Amino acid sequence: MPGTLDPIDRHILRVLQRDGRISNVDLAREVGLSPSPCLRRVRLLEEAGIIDRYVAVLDPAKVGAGLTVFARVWFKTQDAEVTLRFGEAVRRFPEVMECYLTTGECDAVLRIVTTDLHSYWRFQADHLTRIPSVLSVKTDVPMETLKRSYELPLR
Amino acid sequence: MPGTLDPIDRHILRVLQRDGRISNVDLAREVGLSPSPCLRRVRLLEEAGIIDRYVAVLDPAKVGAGLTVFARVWFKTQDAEVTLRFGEAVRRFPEVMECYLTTGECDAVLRIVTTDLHSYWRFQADHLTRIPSVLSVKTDVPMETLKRSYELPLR
DNA sequence: CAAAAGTTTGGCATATTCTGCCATTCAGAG
DNA sequence: CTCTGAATGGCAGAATATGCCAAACTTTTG
Repeated sequence: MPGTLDPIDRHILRVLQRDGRISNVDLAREVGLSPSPCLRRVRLLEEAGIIDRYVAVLDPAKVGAGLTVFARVWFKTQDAEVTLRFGEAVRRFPEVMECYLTTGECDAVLRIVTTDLHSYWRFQADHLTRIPSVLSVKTDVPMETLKRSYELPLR
Repeated sequence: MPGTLDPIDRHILRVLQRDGRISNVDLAREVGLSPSPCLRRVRLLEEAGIIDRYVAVLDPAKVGAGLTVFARVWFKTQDAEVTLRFGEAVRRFPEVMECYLTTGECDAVLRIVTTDLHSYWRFQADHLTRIPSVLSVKTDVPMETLKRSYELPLR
């Protein structure tokens, strides 16, 4: 029903991806509309689920979540039962920010956030490797962040 | 300066990580304060950089960014010059959402967002592998998303 | 080409929220 | 117990959001 996004919609989305708390008045000025139709478009984008939600982005280092690591996981078996239980387990761990099942070299990729290497090691030893489905884990530890973006590219 | 976060600050951060556009009146009610001191705390958290920014989270599938892939990159050499140029290059690509230098098996890990496998393949062939520093790339393609969170764990 | 239907826009009135100020309350030190 | 500093709650004015309606625009239809 909301066929495609016109240039104004994309402009709105671009702005809101950079500043999710901009006032509707300023947003309207920025995209070249008056406040009324601008707010209406935002509401439609929300109702269509194109805008999923608004969130505050915290500085990881300042809230004790300074270390991001990527873990690649191999399962003992690949049946539905195993992956289902694995999914339930990782959803319970707040340290696991993202988790994907892959078809490549390994079975799952996780992005995990902790305070430091020691607390990551504890998480891996005490929780991650104790999930019954898990055969082994390989960890890539970033030394430096070259880029971290929250803006999806809009064609 | 802002020694530590007290329980009310953490409560505020937890709520704002779930709903970055909640009105200050509702936020105050939720954390058990009146609007005035609540707004004051939020402003202090912003000024301290603990709240970095507010963003709208879009549904990737609905804006033509439905495929997330992880790419592991090996460099030809590991000197500072090479990594610097690599960083500049990836920052220019909007498809690259995150990029970290690693000390493990590979030299860099990237999270890349595109429309579909075909457009990813084109991105890798036309852009990623053409960065002079890049020796080789291995890609893990997720089949399914088990978890995607935007809330950092707050101890 | 013209007329009609539907959609989008802009402006206005009202309700809600934000913002800054001040007196009061609370916690801790002397 | 008293003093001091910080945090809180309430209030008034300013800014913003919200809903409604007429006008302008776009698209379809005759």
